[in-house]
Amino acid sequence: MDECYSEIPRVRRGDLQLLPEGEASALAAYGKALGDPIRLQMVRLLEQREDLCTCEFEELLGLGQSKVSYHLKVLLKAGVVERELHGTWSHYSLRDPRLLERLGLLFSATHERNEALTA
Amino acid sequence: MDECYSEIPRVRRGDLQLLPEGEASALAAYGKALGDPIRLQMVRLLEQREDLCTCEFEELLGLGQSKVSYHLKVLLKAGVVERELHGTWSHYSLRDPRLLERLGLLFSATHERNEALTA
DNA sequence: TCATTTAATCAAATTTCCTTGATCATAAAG
DNA sequence: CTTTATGATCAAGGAAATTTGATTAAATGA
Repeated sequence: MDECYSEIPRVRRGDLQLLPEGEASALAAYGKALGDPIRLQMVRLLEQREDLCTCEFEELLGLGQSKVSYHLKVLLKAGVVERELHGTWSHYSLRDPRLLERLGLLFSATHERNEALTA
Repeated sequence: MDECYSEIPRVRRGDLQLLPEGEASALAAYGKALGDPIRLQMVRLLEQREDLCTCEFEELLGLGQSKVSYHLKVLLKAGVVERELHGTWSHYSLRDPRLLERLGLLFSATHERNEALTA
């Protein structure tokens, strides 16, 4: 009495397409960089200023210098932010000023429907 | 001789807005779920079928049952997929069928510019 | 030159995530 | 009832990410 799914598995290896290996890991690296609350807050702050330096993140987030440097480096390596050096200061800015907006869309495209269902 | 940035820090704690705590961690969980190549491949596969069951992922990705279950659970908890039970089978489907498309946009909005610069 | 500021890096400790093989639970079929 | 199939969960180990405090390097200013 399995009306719909009598032929399981319905697919075999190779029947469906996969992401090219390089694309999968590049996307994953990007997702990982955005998968942390501290780094998302950094992005949120950068939305509101042209750029911010390390010590300003320390002040705004109430975090130690070493931790801030660590997370900025993660964002930098993932290509989320870029860095400009001014004397002893490092100034960070967003590569895509609309990043968080787009990420929010991604998220709510999934979760709005959810709320509609549970409401 | 610091022409532009003579007043550092230019901001104080509270001057700029942060994401609400809950929003930051929900978004982070979402990003984290997408920050893994295996899970991205699962999403890629689900783009091509209405739904897939655990053993089909095993077949299509060449992975063991326990590993597949683990990653599906991560996707489920993050709200990326939903699950329907049919007898002894679990069928998983995407909550947002355009997820990967949107994620690609997010990614390339940052990196296209990059390529343009380095080209 | 010497002291100070900014911030990157390092090493160690911790925590979180992922993998693996085994076990458990449930549903279907004989 | 017993057997088989699907798949969730558990526990242990390993790997990777994060935190913390200390050190280092470079630029500035007295």
